[in-house]
Amino acid sequence: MSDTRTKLLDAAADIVREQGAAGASARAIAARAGVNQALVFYHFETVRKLIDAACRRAVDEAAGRYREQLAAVTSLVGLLDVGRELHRQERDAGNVALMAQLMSGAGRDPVLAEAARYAMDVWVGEIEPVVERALHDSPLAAAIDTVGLARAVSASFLGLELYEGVDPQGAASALDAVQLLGVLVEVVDDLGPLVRLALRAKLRSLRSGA
Amino acid sequence: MSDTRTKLLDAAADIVREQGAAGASARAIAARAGVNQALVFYHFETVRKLIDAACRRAVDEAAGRYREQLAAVTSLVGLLDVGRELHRQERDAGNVALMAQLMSGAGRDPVLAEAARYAMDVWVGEIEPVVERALHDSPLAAAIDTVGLARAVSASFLGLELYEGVDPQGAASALDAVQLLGVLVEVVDDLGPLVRLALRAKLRSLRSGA
DNA sequence: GTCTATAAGATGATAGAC
DNA sequence: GTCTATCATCTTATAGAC
Repeated sequence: MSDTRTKLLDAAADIVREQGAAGASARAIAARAGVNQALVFYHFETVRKLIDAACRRAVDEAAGRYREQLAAVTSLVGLLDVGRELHRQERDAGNVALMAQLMSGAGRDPVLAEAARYAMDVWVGEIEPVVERALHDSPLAAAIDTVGLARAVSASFLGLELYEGVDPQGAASALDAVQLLGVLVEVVDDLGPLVRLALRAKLRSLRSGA
Repeated sequence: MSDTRTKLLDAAADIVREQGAAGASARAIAARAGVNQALVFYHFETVRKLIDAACRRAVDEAAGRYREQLAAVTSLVGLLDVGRELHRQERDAGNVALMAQLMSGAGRDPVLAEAARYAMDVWVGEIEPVVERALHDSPLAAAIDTVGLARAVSASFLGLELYEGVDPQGAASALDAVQLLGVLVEVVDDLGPLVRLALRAKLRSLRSGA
């Protein structure tokens, strides 16, 4: 692969991370890459397509970096631990911010929307098997949709990342609260059949009540 | 208050909701308001200050619309019910999208960052007393930071809103999963002292283990 | 593949007539 | 308060020399 191509891909991802998709102009990206502005269009046709390609590559790389760690996780608390480590490292790397930028830019750009959907699918695809494994012997397994939970976890981390950009201390306290909820689920797991019965009764009463 | 001023405020909020902060140019806003472009600068000095004012007003109004409903909530499941109703209505009104746009634009604009922080503080201020009330008699009350939980709930809904813009069906299944977690917390509440003991033991073992 | 030059348009913001 | 006209600057994208 051409050197200029990869320089542009790297620079595009960096600019989106730091300035958002709105700030990622052909000139800004080319300047960062140290190449001529016209090469953006020679190699990628449009700015949008460059951003799309750069973000997909960044998401693939980031997901790959955590595949091993996630493969070793067997509990929800373990998942949240990796999530917190991931959050800390990728916040510095800017990769969660990059996803948030894709999502927020999706409204006015179908190419970004496609990239955003791809990014979310990649992460949900990584996390879902972990959730499945963590809840395998749990009394919750029958009640909960693991794909839905994986999506909720991914989306929540996305929201927390956005929040962190605005109020780092607030976001830290929010992460603590989420972690405690994970512990709670494990406690419920430990209590086993007792909870299964109570949960079933609760769900039944809620459904008939609503 | 001048008619033009309010027209511009309304138009600015609408454009941010529909096109994002990046698409909210002086010309676009003025066209939507049906007034001359130069009036943006006469009334608000800069485009940024107009967007800031418009978003703060929109957040205040949206929070006010749910104050009564939130005041009647006494459980976490009830909070999530209101949250889901709020999510459904404000998604159509675009007010959660507006917040997400503020957050994602915060990186490259300190004025937006201030507005974003204000928006988050407003919603956390509304939700925190509800969480406090919902957990008042709970075995979890001693362990959990209610402000942190309120922040986590707000940030998670923000992430879910972003996700919804990209994959509506995926977001719906994520919301279902979150709702089930709320039910779980209530089940734990019903089990009372038993859980309190188990939770304490778990937290102790986690702390000594780490 | 890479460069310069340039077209064609959008942007924030201002000056000055009314 | 509101308008027109305008500046300087930014944008995407292309044509054509090398």
